[in-house]
Amino acid sequence: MAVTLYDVATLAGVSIKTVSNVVNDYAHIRPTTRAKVLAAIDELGYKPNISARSLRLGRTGVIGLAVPELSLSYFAELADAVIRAAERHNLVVLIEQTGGIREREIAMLSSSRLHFTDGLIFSPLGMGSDDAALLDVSYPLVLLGERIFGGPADHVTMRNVEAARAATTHLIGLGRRRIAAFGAHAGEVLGSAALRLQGYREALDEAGIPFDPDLVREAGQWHRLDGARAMHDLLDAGVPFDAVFGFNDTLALGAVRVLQEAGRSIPADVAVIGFDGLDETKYSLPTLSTVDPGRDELAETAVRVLVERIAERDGQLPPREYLSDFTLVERESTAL
Amino acid sequence: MAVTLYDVATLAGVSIKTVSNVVNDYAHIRPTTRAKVLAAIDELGYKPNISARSLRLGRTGVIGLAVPELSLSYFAELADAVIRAAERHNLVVLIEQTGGIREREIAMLSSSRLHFTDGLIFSPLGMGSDDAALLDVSYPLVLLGERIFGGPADHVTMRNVEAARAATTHLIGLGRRRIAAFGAHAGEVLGSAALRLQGYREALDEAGIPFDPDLVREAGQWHRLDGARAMHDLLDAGVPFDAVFGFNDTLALGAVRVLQEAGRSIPADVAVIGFDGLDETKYSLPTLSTVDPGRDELAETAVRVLVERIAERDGQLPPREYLSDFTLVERESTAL
DNA sequence: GTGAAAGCGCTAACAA
DNA sequence: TTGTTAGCGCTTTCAC
Repeated sequence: MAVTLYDVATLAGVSIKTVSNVVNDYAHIRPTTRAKVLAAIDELGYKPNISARSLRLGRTGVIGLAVPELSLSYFAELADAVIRAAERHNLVVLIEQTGGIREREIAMLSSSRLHFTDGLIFSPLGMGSDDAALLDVSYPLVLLGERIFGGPADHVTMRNVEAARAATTHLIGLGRRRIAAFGAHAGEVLGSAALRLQGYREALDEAGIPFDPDLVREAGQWHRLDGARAMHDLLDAGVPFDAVFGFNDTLALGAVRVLQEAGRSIPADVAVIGFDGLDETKYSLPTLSTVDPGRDELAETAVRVLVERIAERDGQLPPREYLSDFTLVERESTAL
Repeated sequence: MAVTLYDVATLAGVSIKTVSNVVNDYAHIRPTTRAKVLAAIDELGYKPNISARSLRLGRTGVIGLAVPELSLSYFAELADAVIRAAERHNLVVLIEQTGGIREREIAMLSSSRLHFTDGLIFSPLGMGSDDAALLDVSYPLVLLGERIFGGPADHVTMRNVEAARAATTHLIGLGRRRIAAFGAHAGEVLGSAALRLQGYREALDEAGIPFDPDLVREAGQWHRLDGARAMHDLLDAGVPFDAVFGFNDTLALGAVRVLQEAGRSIPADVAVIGFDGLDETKYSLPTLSTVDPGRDELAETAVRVLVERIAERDGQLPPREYLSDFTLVERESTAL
């Protein structure tokens, strides 16, 4: 099965070095030689053995991507974007799922399953700031989407606070004053939930609207079911409200479903906005306003930063943080 | 950076063969020797170099998965299932996206990007029966989800015809007689669209309901937008109908949205059923009845078959076909 | 039960 | 411009 450089070299009547040069587009080769070699490659159906090349080069051209679950739309769309970005850099992507479970995330960081990738893009969910030390790994690592301050790795993340403030301000601009926030995590300080909550509060403060803790609903998982549950709780509690800010789109869509069942009209009775810019928000009924965190830019930046880290020979540049721009997308769920 | 077998061997005072034996769980090693070696491995933080091992073994422990797009929920959930199944076999998964575009699919089959995977699980969309010859590749290949008869590769697919028949029969059981079918592909003979249409017709025949071509609507892409568009067309055409069978869930959900906008009640006026068993169907309003094609079983089978093909040394077993079982999931959209 | 040594296919000094 | 050759780190016969 194995057609090697030697076979090609023999057939073409040159040395393996020459074949290698042709394969790797080395500059100084006589056109006739190149043609001969290419013909031989074609005839034999030669394909370079990547393992051998990797062994020699110390690089594989494969990067890892670790996300909680591909069946969550956000991460599926993120993976999509990362794969496209990697393609532009001639890299392929190996995907691992952590389930968002802290223990699995930690295990993955030192697992040998990813050990032959050149680097890792990691979207942690279960790990917290206390685990920052565990991110000090010996291979290139870029954190995506979460912000663990003081960690030893590069971060590529979004303007959570500003974007959440913009979303809330948008609702306030509609004349809403009783804005519920779905998806808070009690006690969290630095995760997306905390940052989005902070943005929400800043917007309220700015508008001089008092903060009402009854309007803030926790949701550990940010799945659709959690949004539905939070809305049930809110309705049951009898807390008056005229708008909902879901800390992600899925929560918001879960809330929308329950609102509709309860006979509340969207946006007339309750305006709803989500966060993430999921494709699905374009097609829901009503279409869902959301904050698009610039997923493609995020992915492209993550890959680029990782490539830089891979290229840099153990140069200990301090970890950097990158922020992508966001866009407020206004749709039916917040139409005037 | 590189801690090698030699380093470990030196520290442990043994030969590299012994270290290799320990790493690979070779049977006959004196416990004291093993302990010494393990201690050395631990102290040095030794990790086997996968490239070297692959070069030696001719296998990498990586399989490829090629799907149209991860941002389509069906393929995201499929990828999820494949990754889990691969994990059980100690394999990691490298994912490529083809966009469902025939040319890209064909290019991928001979691309060197996947050339260091041990095998490929391929979910084609753009390629047709005419391209079957192109599937005769020199590496282990398993086709997933599409059925290209007479092709030279193993297939793992679902009972499209039977499942579509069951879905349609379910609607008929509700007393519906004017059942629209969404997602047909004109001229197709062997793809999912053709098979599901066949199941639909068989169910009608069985029930003695005449087939009305006006009720069959084409949709090239099976996205939500296509389902919405098909429903708009159907309504505009003024064709009476009391049920819809979407050839996938996304089409059905797109149709649901338009029906709701048009003020038709589901399921009272129009019963709707989809196909794929997407997670999302549990949370839509109304929840969507669907056919669950046994995704986990499909994925597990695909990985198992691929593993068998990889293990088999160029033994030319004839290509086989595997079918997974399906389940009819009854939800609000077809409740009596 | 353990060691010595060959070689998997490739790239890159170094030579010519 | 092209050829020779030494490894990259590992597994695996074959001795001992």
